[in-house]
Amino acid sequence: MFSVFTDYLKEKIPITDEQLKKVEQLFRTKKVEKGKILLQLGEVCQYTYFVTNGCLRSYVIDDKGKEHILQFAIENWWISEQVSFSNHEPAMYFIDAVEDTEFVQTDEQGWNEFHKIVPAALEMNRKLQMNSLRSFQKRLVSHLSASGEERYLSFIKTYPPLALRLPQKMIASYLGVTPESLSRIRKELATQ
Amino acid sequence: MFSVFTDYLKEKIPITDEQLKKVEQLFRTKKVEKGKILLQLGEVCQYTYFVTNGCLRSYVIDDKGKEHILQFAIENWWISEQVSFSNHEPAMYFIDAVEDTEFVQTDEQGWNEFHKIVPAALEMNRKLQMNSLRSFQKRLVSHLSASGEERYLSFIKTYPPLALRLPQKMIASYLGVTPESLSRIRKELATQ
DNA sequence: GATACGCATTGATCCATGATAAGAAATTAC
DNA sequence: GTAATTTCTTATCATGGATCAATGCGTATC
Repeated sequence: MFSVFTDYLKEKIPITDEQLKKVEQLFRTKKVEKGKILLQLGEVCQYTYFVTNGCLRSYVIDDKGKEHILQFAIENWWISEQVSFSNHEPAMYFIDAVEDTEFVQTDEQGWNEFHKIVPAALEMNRKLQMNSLRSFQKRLVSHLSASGEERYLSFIKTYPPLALRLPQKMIASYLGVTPESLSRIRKELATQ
Repeated sequence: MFSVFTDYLKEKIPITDEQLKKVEQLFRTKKVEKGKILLQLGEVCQYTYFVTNGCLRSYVIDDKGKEHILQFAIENWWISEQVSFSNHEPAMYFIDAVEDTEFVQTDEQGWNEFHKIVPAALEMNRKLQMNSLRSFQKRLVSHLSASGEERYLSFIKTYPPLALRLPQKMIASYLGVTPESLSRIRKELATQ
């Protein structure tokens, strides 16, 4: 599955075979079972993950014990607790495996090496950060302005692959509605 | 009011008088009246703003014509449409003046010069970006897990200066409740 | 194949918040 | 200082979504 990663890099940044070879040294392949927790709340996040197969997610647990999902990451997506990783401070959320998952990971030193070997990676990183910021902004706005049904429609339109493979209760958690509500929303939409 | 900015810099990063003198050249002082729009939806955001007096905000207008506030910036706060600024793409939101406001601004070239003159500014920038990301994440989570009342309490606790000087309808817009609801929430809290 | 567990559905009920409208209070403009 | 706007409050009613509870369905376990 490592090729998923190298293919990704080749697509995203100009990179020579020689550079690629060096970069490969910096990333470690890992395989985890569904349910495996990669980052605990309060730990300092040491790694950035790139999923090559399967699905990871980040989530919080609120005072009332409820889970709220912040991000999903399927094949070709990055996931991390960026602020914890970058500031070396305790993580605000968990990261775990929604499915059996294969991914590559690197730590801060790896990232820095990566940037040294391929300067264009800095630019890629910048873009990834902006994407992440934008996506949180958009999600916030959707909560300020749209109903559960509208958010669901927008979700399946934006992430068809996720809509297909994720259990509904996880989609509900991501959307900020109860599983019961999502079930009703879907029923409504189906009968129209 | 320029001294507000230079004082900020001196506090945040190690900087010599000489460096400061050069950096000052890169930032332009501006003064705008309440209501003045600094960034229009769809424009590419050219500047990053640092407020020295007054208050700016960023906001979106949804399909139904309602405003939703993303950020406020009072004295010593930065504000910009970071994604538009960084990616040179059309802005997703507006920026305008909530009060008569004085600020300093710089464009991308200015930022780059700034980083060249004071390398520590890069680190400051990184931190600012992480703060911004974290704040959007926290706000999203608050919408996933908390009631209007809880969000209000958290707001006045986190930003007392904002709670004091902003019109309630703006706080309501930021919190994602109607002004009527916020009025009720406040009444409830007062009688307890 | 029987059992059990997690997930999705459905129904009944409740509640926080939205929508609307109208009046009070405060601010701004002339 | 008065009129005109804007903001805030209050009241009533409507509703989306939460909660609670029960049932069905599918799939993993032994």
